Amino acid sequence: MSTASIKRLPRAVREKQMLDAAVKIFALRGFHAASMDEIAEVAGVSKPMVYAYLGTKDELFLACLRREATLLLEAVASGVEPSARPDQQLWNGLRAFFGFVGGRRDGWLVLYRQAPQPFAGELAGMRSRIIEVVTDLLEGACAGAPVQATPADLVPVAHALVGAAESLADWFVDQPDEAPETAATRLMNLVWVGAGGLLAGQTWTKS
Amino acid sequence: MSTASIKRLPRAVREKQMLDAAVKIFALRGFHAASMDEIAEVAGVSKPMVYAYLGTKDELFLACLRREATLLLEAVASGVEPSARPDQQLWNGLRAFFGFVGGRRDGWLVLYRQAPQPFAGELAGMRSRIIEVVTDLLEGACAGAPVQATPADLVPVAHALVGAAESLADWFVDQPDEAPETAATRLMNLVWVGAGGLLAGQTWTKS
Amino acid sequence: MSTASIKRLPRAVREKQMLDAAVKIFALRGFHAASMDEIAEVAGVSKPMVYAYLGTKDELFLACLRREATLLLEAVASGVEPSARPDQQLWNGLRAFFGFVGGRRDGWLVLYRQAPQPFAGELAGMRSRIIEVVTDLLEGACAGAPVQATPADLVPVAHALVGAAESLADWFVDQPDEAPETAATRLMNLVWVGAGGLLAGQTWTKS
Amino acid sequence: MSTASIKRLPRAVREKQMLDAAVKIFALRGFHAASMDEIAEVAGVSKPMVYAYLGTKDELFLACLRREATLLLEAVASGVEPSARPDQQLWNGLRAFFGFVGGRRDGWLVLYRQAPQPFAGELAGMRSRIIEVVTDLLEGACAGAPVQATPADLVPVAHALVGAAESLADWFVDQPDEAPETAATRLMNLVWVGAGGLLAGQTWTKS
DNA sequence: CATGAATGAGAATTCATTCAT
DNA sequence: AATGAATGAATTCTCATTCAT
Repeated sequence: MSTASIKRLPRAVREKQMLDAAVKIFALRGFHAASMDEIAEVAGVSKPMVYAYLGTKDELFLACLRREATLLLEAVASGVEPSARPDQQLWNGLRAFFGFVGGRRDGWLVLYRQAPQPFAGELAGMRSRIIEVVTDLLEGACAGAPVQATPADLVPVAHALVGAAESLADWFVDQPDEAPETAATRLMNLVWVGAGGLLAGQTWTKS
Repeated sequence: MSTASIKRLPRAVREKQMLDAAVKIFALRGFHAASMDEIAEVAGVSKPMVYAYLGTKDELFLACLRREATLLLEAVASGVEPSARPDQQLWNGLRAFFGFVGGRRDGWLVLYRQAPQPFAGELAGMRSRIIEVVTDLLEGACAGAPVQATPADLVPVAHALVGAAESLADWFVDQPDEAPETAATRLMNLVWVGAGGLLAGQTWTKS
Repeated sequence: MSTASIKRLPRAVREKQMLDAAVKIFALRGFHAASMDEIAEVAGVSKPMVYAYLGTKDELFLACLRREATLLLEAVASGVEPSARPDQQLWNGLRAFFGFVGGRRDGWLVLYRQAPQPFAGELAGMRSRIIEVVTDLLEGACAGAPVQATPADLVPVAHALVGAAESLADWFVDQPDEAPETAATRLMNLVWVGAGGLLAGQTWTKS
Repeated sequence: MSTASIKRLPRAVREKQMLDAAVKIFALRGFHAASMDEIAEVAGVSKPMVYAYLGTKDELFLACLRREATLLLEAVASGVEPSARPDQQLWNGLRAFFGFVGGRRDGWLVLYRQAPQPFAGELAGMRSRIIEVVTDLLEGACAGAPVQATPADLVPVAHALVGAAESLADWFVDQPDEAPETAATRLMNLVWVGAGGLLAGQTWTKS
């Protein structure tokens, strides 16, 4: 009777339980297939509580999206120490990124796989915040290099980079034995040794 | 009465109309939000016809997935001429890929954005066929190089590469003045100049 | 088996069945307490048919409102023969009105008692069409009279008159033995002769 | 701490706050659309207080109904001075009635527009108390008159009269420049002199 | 006295899917 | 071959009502 089924918890605690349950179920089933009934059940509450505390299904999903996106962004941004070498910073960011994906699998799935169309706008905004961080980082890297790159040229590079990371994360998520550091290093081998060549002034041309 | 409203078409034609309509609507709305009613309406047939010809909603979606995946695979594979240099082949493949994404937007969306969880297995299979093509290509490139890369190490590279291409495709889709060739070249600059360095035996290490 | 439970009826027939059932249930329970389930059941159809044919609960209620209001207006308007004496015309209208209330009890209840706030606007519009008819009639009556009445003064009179009729109808609806003609005559005695005249011994008679 | 947020008020005060809030919300939204939550909020108390003091939603609505009906009845009854002429008494009652409708709009709406079916019985009782007052008045008026009217015949007259007043009140409520006295006089002209008399040039005046 | 926390029960609405013609 | 008619089964969302503190 002591802790079996605790009742009358303060609001903040219950809200966290619900968000956790929602992220779990949304990750497992996808937005549409997830039912508010199941989320409530997993959270250990009745449905009306979910509605009372977190609003409609859409609002609940948005809340999940925002919580996970914020955590991801913070993780990645924490890797950026302006004093470090650009490649170091990028590697730090990637390590943090793969760390998040590995340690918070459900959150990553909700962000990357389960959001249906109507949330595309919201997601695009979050994605563009990350792309900005990467673009800034690239710009910084160009500062002391012999290459002439305008931001307009760096944006697609950042897009490709982020996409490569996301896709590798998608693979990574199913590799139980791969460490975040290893995944980060794999990606650095692809994109930085390449980038290093670019910084030295090389380019590839068709013929 | 002759051409007013066309009826009694041969089966193959009707099926194509339905698949086209389905791809369009699935791309527009996503799997769940797409309704069989709307698909039938856009196809210009009654709902029972859709069921008679292509089965349930799931089967219909699978049929869309398969048709588009086949077309994409054929496009990409057509770029692979064993006689050409590896980088040439990759560029060819990328060009074909961006060409597909630009010219067959709906198919691309159905393949990469709209499939819900239950189709993950099927999609993974299709994706892995593309990854295989790319892995083979990379393997060929390693053949005469001083680097020791096992297929197990190339698979994640292929993942990253495809992801980078997808993400760049997302950006590309909103750039009216960008040619597929230019996009392909951008990506080559990122991944090949890097890859070239790898083939020369360089690696990036943390410190 | 011949007519027990007929199925696959043409749309028009089913729509009428549904409207009839809806009017009956709305009259019996009021808008909110009426459930789409019960309406469908009474109509002998499944709920989705009701939605397919007549839309949401609001739209269904509006459809009821409009059908009954149109019937009522037609009934009342049919009593107005411009060639008759004004009091005769008024009596005709009242007789038709009480006839409708008595013969179509449910329709009257839906119009007069069961519409909740959100339909107030619609109802006010219908009511004002009747008030217009009455105002016109009064205006016609003033034509050859020694009285100077502006339309602005007739409108409140029409309001009062219609209210009196509605209220008497409310009483009438529960009097099984009262004929529409008698009710119409009662009201004529009040509004045409006036309480003062009645007390002085006057009465109004049909011819 | 002294006056910041008032708490622990005596029961009578709290009950009045709640009834006031309830009348306001019921008038604004109608019985069903009104929520106990909103009523409690407007009353400045928590929901359990409402339940503790005034019972369920139905009981609360009944309490509103009774309070407002009593006030209305008192207002109307105050106009009846047995010593005055019948028409004077009627005019007094009408003036009081229009005064109530104008000055206590919410109470009027709750009584006459927002009660759903289940309260019909209760309302009929209240209405019949007013009808009784009017019937008595009419009966008194018949006393010294040459007319033979049984109460059974006066009841429908009273119904019609009250309905006319209600309907005129509906119109009156939207006429900012109309005084209760004027509205009462308008109605007297219709019901005391009668349309026939009016057309013949007669009018009713206060004394 | 007073309330934040919690829920049972029910209502509207939507679809994929299938007959009967 | 083709379709209008019809429905079973879910799912989201709301509210009056009551404990436990």
